[in-house]
Amino acid sequence: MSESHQLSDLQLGLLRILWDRGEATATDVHTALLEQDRELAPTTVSTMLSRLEKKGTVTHRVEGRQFIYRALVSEDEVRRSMLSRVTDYFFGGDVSALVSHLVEDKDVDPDDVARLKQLLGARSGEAEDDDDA
Amino acid sequence: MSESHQLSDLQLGLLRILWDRGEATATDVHTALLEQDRELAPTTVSTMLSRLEKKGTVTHRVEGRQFIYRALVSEDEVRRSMLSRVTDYFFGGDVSALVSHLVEDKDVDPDDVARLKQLLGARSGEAEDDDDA
DNA sequence: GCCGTAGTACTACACGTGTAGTAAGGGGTC
DNA sequence: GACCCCTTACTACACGTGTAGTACTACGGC
Repeated sequence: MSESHQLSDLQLGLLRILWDRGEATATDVHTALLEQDRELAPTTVSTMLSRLEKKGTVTHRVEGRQFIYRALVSEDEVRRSMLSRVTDYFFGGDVSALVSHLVEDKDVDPDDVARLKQLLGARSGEAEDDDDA
Repeated sequence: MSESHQLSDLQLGLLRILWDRGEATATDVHTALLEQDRELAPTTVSTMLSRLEKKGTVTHRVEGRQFIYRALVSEDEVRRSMLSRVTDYFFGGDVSALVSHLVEDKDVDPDDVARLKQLLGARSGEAEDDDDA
């Protein structure tokens, strides 16, 4: 079931909007993109949505004159698939290697480190794996 | 400097080979792909390498009859760029949110949790920012 | 010296993406 | 009732990717 969702930036942008709103008309999507400084012709947006529909990524129902679109893939699913891709390519599929990298690299400031320690505390609670060695 | 490297699976595959070997002839790359069950015609591989070169992703030098290719973007750079993409799209650019997600989600087994705690210990040591507030 | 082979260059083609114009139809305005 | 506008449908085009065939060329073998 976990197909690899190879999505472009624009496609992700469209999905983002649908995920956030649950449903949106083509016009809604167009407007939302404008607000993100993505200035596309309304017809462009419609074209992209149709294509995504053809691929089974979104669907629509009709209300009056308008098409109301809705994502068929969940954000979770796509996130998972994109993370897998990175994890597989760069960390041999080892998620904890990815996490290590992220933590070591920088990008995580001290506050976050604290938060994460707490989180890991909870996780290790699960199995009482409390190694303070 | 941090351009967004939007690379396809095959392109990443080619780069992976170049990264691992430092340099490789088109034939080497072709062979390596075969070993990964990626059965492409030699000409296909050459075409892809030329295209990557046109984009500035790889370069080559000539030795006798052969082109010896070498990546111009580092693995690090591409990894960073791909991670940013995921982080930006799904975690509002917040790396620690990504890490939290990875840790919470599953995929990280208890041993890893232990390892990571150690890692975080080191991190918080850095700035002696041991906020138990 | 000729020929095959290996390796690159050039060309081709289908498909997806990004982008948008034009056409067509239905609804509201005056 | 005529007209305009909004929204979708269809069409188009450039460019990148995946894929590979054909053409050219230089080296090595005999």
